[in-house]
Amino acid sequence: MATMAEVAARAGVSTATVSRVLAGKPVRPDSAEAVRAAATELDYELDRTARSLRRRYSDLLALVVPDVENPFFTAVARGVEDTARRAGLSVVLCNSDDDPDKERRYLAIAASENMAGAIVAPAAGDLPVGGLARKGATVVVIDRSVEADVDQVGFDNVALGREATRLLIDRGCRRIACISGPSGMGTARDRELGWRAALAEAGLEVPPEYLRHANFRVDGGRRATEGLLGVTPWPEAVLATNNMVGIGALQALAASPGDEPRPEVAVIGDLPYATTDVSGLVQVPLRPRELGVRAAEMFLERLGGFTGAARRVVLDGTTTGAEPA
Amino acid sequence: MATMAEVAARAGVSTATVSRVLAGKPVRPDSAEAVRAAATELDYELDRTARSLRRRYSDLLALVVPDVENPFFTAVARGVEDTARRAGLSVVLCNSDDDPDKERRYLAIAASENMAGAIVAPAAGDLPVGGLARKGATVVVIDRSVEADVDQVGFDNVALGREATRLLIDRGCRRIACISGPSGMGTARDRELGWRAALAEAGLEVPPEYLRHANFRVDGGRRATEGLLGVTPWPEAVLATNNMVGIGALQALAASPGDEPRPEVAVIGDLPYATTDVSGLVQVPLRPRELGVRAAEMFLERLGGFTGAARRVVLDGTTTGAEPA
DNA sequence: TTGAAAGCGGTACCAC
DNA sequence: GTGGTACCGCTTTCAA
Repeated sequence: MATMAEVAARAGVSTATVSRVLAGKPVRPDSAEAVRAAATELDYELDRTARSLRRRYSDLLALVVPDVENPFFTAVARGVEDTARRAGLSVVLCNSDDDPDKERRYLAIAASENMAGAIVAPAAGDLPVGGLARKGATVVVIDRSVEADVDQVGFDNVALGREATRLLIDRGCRRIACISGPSGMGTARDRELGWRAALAEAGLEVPPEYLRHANFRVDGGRRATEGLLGVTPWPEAVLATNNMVGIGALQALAASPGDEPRPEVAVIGDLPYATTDVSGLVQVPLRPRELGVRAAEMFLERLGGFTGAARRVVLDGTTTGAEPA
Repeated sequence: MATMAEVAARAGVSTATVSRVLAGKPVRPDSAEAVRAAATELDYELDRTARSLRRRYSDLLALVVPDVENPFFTAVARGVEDTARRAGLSVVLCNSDDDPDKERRYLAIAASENMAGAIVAPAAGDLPVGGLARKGATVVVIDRSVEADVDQVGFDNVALGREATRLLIDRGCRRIACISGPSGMGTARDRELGWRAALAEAGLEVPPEYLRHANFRVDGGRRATEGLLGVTPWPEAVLATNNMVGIGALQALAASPGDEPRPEVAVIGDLPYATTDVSGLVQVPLRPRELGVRAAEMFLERLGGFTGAARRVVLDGTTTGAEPA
């Protein structure tokens, strides 16, 4: 690989000038032309490693998600990527597996690689952004919220849970079960609170066995649903508090024998890969791509110099905290 | 952030010694201890940018896939990631969107970032690995094959198409349609060839309208299936040549009105997010995770110094070319 | 075993 | 507008 010095020599200018040309800074047209020609002839390719070392940051943005296999997060990734690309940033997608250690490792790497920053859907409540913070890198938290003083974008999960439950009630369901997520996961807890609230508002009561905690994956939803089918009286409806759990619930129902009336299913989230017509389901879609876009925009604003207080954006809802400059 | 020089000063040694300690090279125990202590106290974190500049390669591996939203490729990513991590490599997941330009861009970045190399599911027939090759970086091609002289891992797509079709024939289907991929995509063409071969072997003939070309996404499969439902006589079975197309086909059938006998569906690939019981479908599973694992292993072998001829590995099948050292 | 020092390939400041 | 050059933080000879 040719180096900048070689390009400079060939073009009869200094490396400083080459650097300027590449950066689009003012340079006499003829030397700019000479540089470009030399670069082409030599097949020159800038070494980003050297650049990041000197500049103290690279054009890489780490996106850390708890599960790359969840279509929700791949859709988020699309949104982030499309937005970041326009600003010349490339996205490094990292899978934390909901494991705080892995998450910490990836964030440490992001810091160590001098990445521009990270967009993180945190695995645990506390976010180990120490390294990034020390380097002054940008951090945006998505989906789940944290205490830390950083920009955050997410949903109003209580409202989501309440809305889904209300829709079920509107359909005439009264015995409504809820499959929540792991205890300790804020989004799950909030959606569950919304469910409780909607039940309370409608004056409905349900047995405690109607609340199940599942991991937020397909198998969790399946097992929880199987469990619910064993409860007497059967629930008339099941609220799946995320997409994967919803898939599991539908699979469990599809596999369960008999012609008894089956519970209705409501899903918070989208089912892009459903193999049935899901238009009959109660669904509360989430727009994950928009989540990614919004997060990336906030990220870019920070990169562009915005220094206001940490913002909390609730998608399809209110924004609290400082507005973008 | 503390630098290595600061750690060295605090430990009363030179940066060379600090570097050695961090690399696990032989150093007197007491100075090693001093270095570790100083590093901890200062919260020292190695700067990988500087390291890669000096070493001429980083611990990053680019995985370039045509569609991150396809569960097939996220499963591949899992396999790659799990395997690479054990060797201390982090995986940068890049979405080429089946666009050769994007692909080229990502590969150029990988080269420019001095990444260890790339594992690529190529968008087009020719693979623009120029930069990586020049730098001596490792390249492994997966899923689709290319002319280039690089390690490759994939499936025997003709066999897959043939097997799926045979299974349909065994079920008594005779009029079997095929939804293939974009013309020009080798994997699609081969699976389609397998379909033809199986039909021929069984002495079956089908009208030309039974072959459809779709993009390899859900909407493509849906539209193609809708088209097939308009053909007289209706096909008794539809072979979906990839997972997304299979989902689309199932969606189209689920949405189509009427009680007419519906075509059977065979799918090459897996349907992890199906919302129905798919055990009744004809399925030819693909083990994408294994594909990723195998590719990463080959990658690591090269990194470890293996210099034999380019290998072509066919999963669940034969291996041609040199064996790993 | 260890330290001094020369880079790796850019960027950016400073003087012209 | 341009060139000289110090420097980013680490790795790796080379000598001691």
